[in-house]
Amino acid sequence: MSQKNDLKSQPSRCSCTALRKASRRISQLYDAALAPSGLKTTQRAILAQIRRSEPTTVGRLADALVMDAGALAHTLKPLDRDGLVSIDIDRSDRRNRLVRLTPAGCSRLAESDILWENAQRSFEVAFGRVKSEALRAAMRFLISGEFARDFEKAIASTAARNLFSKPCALP
Amino acid sequence: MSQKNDLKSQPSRCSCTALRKASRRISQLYDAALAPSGLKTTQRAILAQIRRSEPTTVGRLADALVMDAGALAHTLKPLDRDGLVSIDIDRSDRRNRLVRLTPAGCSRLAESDILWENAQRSFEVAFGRVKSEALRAAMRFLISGEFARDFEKAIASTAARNLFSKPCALP
DNA sequence: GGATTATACTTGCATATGCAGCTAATTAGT
DNA sequence: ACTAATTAGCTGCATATGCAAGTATAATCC
Repeated sequence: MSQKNDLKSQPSRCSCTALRKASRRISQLYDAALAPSGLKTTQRAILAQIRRSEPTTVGRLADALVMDAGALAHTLKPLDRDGLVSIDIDRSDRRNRLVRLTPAGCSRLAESDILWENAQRSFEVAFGRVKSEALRAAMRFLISGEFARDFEKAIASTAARNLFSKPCALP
Repeated sequence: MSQKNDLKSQPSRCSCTALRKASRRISQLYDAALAPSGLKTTQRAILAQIRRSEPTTVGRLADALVMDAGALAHTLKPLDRDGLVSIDIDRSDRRNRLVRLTPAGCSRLAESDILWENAQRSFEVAFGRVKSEALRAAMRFLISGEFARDFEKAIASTAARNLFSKPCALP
């Protein structure tokens, strides 16, 4: 057996890739659980966030969902087309769009609530209640500004040492 | 202050949504770090997995990356177009495709290695070395068959109690 | 040995997501 | 009041992803 082979069989150690893999898998499981409602996890997440902050704007929604505003604009289209959300110009500041659940969106979301609770409870059964809460806390930290700042700071300090990135403007 | 408002301001408690949000944010951070190499995290993940298992097939690659084989076929196209990977029919079983890194793909990946290491190290600085390892272990468990089985079992036992899903065939 | 079944992929269609460039609308500066 | 800078969104383009249907190849089973 070659040493080469040993090295090659090592699994990925990338934190980002690990998160993405888990995200894909768990999304599949939740999507399957939500299927009877006709909503996918992504769509339910948006509708649920609107319900929590209604009426809200595209920008605030994007922040809350940790996604790009442009991306959200795209993702809102199917929901708008299907009559689950309404998007209207804010008269007090015509730059804003007021996003709301329509009655149909509200009831569709309500239908999905029970299915979501089943999925969520199943997650906690399979992963452990305490560990689940710890996981969500960890995710909250990862999306916090504090983490992003610390990460960027660490990146920058390395970049200064290496010769990559933009040439340093300081003496 | 209304009770309604208190309820509405509660943040999402969905484990899946939490994972997706973190996945988006961390991907952005890693993507920015990898930008000089011209690779995104998703692409680097694929190339790195090929390097670890070369030569491999679409199916095995999809399994390792926890993604749908069809999705992977799509995602491989830009990499193939850009000459970073080669996809050839396996002569011993013409159903298979042998996926390999081209010399260009190999060196591009090697270039990105240093950038990835910076990002990865920065992640561990910002999140903590021990916690980072624990996080990856948690992700490994979430994508394991054991978790999926337990999750499905819990879903099924609830479905039986509720009147949703297919009608129960048992007395 | 030919029909049946199982595998391994590919494709088409739809949503998800990010980024950069563009427009509209408001605010700040003078 | 007019212009500059800012803010909020949208659109086009590209990749990411999943699922279902279709195709090709192998393996099985009379």
